[in-house]
Amino acid sequence: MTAGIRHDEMRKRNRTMVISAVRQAGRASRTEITRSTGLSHSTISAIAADLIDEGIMRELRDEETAPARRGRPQVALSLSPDAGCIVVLVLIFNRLTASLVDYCGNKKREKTIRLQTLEMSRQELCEAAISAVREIAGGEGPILHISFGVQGLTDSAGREMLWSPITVHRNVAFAEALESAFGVPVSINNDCNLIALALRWRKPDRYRDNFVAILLSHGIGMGLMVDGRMFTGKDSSGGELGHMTYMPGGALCRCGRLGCVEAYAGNYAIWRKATGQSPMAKPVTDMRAAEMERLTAEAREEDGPARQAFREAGEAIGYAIGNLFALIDPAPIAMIGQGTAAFDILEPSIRHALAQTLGGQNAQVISFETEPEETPLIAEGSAMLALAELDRKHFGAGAALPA
Amino acid sequence: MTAGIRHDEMRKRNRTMVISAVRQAGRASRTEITRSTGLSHSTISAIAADLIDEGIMRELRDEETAPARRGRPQVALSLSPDAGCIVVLVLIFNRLTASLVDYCGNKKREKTIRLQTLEMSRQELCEAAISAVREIAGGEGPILHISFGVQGLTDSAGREMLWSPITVHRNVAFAEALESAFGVPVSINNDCNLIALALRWRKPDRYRDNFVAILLSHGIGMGLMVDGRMFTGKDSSGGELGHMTYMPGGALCRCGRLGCVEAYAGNYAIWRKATGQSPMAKPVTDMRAAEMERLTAEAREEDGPARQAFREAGEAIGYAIGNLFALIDPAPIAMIGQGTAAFDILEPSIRHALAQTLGGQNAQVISFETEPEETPLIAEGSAMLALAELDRKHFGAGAALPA
DNA sequence: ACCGATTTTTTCGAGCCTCGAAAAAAATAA
DNA sequence: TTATTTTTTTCGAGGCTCGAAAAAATCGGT
Repeated sequence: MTAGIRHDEMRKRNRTMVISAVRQAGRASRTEITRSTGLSHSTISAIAADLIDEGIMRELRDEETAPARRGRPQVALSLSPDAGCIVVLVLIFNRLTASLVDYCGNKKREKTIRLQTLEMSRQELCEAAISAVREIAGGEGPILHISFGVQGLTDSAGREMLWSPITVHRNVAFAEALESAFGVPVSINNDCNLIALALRWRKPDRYRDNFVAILLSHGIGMGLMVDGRMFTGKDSSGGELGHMTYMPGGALCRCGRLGCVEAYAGNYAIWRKATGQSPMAKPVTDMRAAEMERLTAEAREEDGPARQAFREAGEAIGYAIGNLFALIDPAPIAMIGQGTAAFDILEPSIRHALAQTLGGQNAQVISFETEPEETPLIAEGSAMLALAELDRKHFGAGAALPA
Repeated sequence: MTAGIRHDEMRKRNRTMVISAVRQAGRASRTEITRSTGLSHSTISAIAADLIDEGIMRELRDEETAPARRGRPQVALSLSPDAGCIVVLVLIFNRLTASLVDYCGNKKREKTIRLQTLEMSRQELCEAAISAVREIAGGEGPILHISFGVQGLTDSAGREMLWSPITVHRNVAFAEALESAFGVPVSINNDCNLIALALRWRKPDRYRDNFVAILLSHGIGMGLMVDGRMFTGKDSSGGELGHMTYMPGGALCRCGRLGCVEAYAGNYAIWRKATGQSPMAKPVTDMRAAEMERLTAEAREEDGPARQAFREAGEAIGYAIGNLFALIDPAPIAMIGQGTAAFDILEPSIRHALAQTLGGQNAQVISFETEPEETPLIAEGSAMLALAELDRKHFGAGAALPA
């Protein structure tokens, strides 16, 4: 069973509650925090005083957006941007982006470098990450966390990249390499899971406790929120929607198996089909966006092989979502990435396939939203995850500030 | 965000911790509880004294299984069987079982009645449940909870049976009917989820935080434990593995759709295929066990249509499990129900199909166990769920005992 | 300009809860 | 009978949250 609650833990948790209430609201008065946490005025007052003393929060007395009501005005509290910094890394095919983010979540600097991920050794990959951090963090105050988002499967403990399409190497231990280089906690996460976290942050009304983020790109990825928790596997980041089997014994997938959803709906699969190649033709490792745009235009124009390819892609995606919705219940869906440029062509066949499934019982009420840019979402999700971790572990515990 | 922790909640939670530590161990000394909860000796001593005062726990001084060690012997604590009773109902096709279970989880009485569920009205179903409870609980002390397990989809709040193969009616509000009849909290749950809970209880070494229970019967059901929590949908009991699509546009399923796993692996589907009928033939609503036994024997004997039918069933199940394991990570599997009688015939094709999927990456290490009897498991799971609920809500809160 | 009304925030004492240390209890070993 | 060992209880200390009351800060109206 779970462990009992000790006395000191109560304070820690309530501190964390206060911090995350303020983070969520951006700025909040003590009274508002009282409401959102359910704790008493006195408790909030005491905790807030501590947090301000420790430099974690601060009062925003000056910037008056006074609503000019009757009594004593509320004083807004916000997190101190300079309570600490985090570095966010995003590694995708041939590109590594590093950014420096303050404790409030503001991006202070960003830098992207191009590299040839497929040709790099395990060590070169780690070194690239290390030097990116060194460069972006140069001279800046204390870095408290490094949060790494990668395309591909990660382990559930957030230590390694188990498998990724961007490299031939397996089990690349980024976290260890970065931790021993900087002596700071590092976590590594799957891109789609981070996208989901970012969506939850950006649009909590729509994406709250139950929703699906699907990345349409060279491959097909998914981030899933179930009952307010990121859905991951026991060992890995899990949620490999793209590698569910759509057609047993069907088309050849990048992963080497047959009939995966991705082997019909990934960019390479659409291109393979549209250009009249065999479904068993070896998947290409990368494609330029321009080529997909050309195919999309072609599919919009006439009902030829290109449109047929997108139609098949939509069917595969629709069945995959339907199967997912047989396990959980239907939930809002966000379509992310370059592939959303063709979503108008995909949607009818997605909905058609979805309607054939149990999960599509109410196919018409399932709503899609699209967002073409995935990289900013990955970075945002990565930042919010790291900051939430700081809120809990670092500042929630009542650590004295270094400064 | 979640609410803060108030002071009184701490005690409640720790009381609950103590109760469930004792429930899990069956009997435990204060010292053992100290270890398993992580709380201090003094706290456990105080809480135990309260619980004994309130009649929830008791000391087992007499029954000495003294290990004859040196110092003061530990005194075992156990739950008081007579702290309260619960009634467990299990409703499956044409059969309703009611049992009376004491606070320790011992079954005191049980009664099964046969009925014609398909022909009964909504009200008749509710009345049958009510009179079953009345009969089994007659004269007995205070009933504190009624826990209802049903074949079919339930809502996630545990109030209604949303859909079930045993009746044509939808949204049968059993919980409300029983609550207004007895004035006691009622919860209603899906059979497969309860099976999973029972397995966790019976074999915590194998079935702990991540495992799958698959019911092979007229239809195909699943109970799923992920990360130590029952996996359910947002609105429904979810986890409808049997209605994931195995073959788009394929065989006709009982649910009216095409190509569901169940339309290949349910008893009716195996029988339909083995007897040479069209995959579009209307599924029969029930089959006698003897008929399935005959088919099984036939399939074991020769490689004819019967064996072919089981082979196809295995493929469908294998792909379904593979798709599930693409979302979570591979986990131990329990095969439950009458269909396990043919598991030796099914297993090779299950493993074959599984090996074609991402989730089957390590197909050989995935282990199956079988258990032919589902009804006792449903009842046990139902009882344990209700008792855990009592531990938390009723006795955890520090309620004074009626007696 | 001043006083009362109103709302927010802080202060203060009370009541719980958990903890560690020490004492008490209950058995065995010598 | 006495020392040893282990479990359980007791007791005082320290923390935490809470409610009530006080203090602070602003607005409305005269």
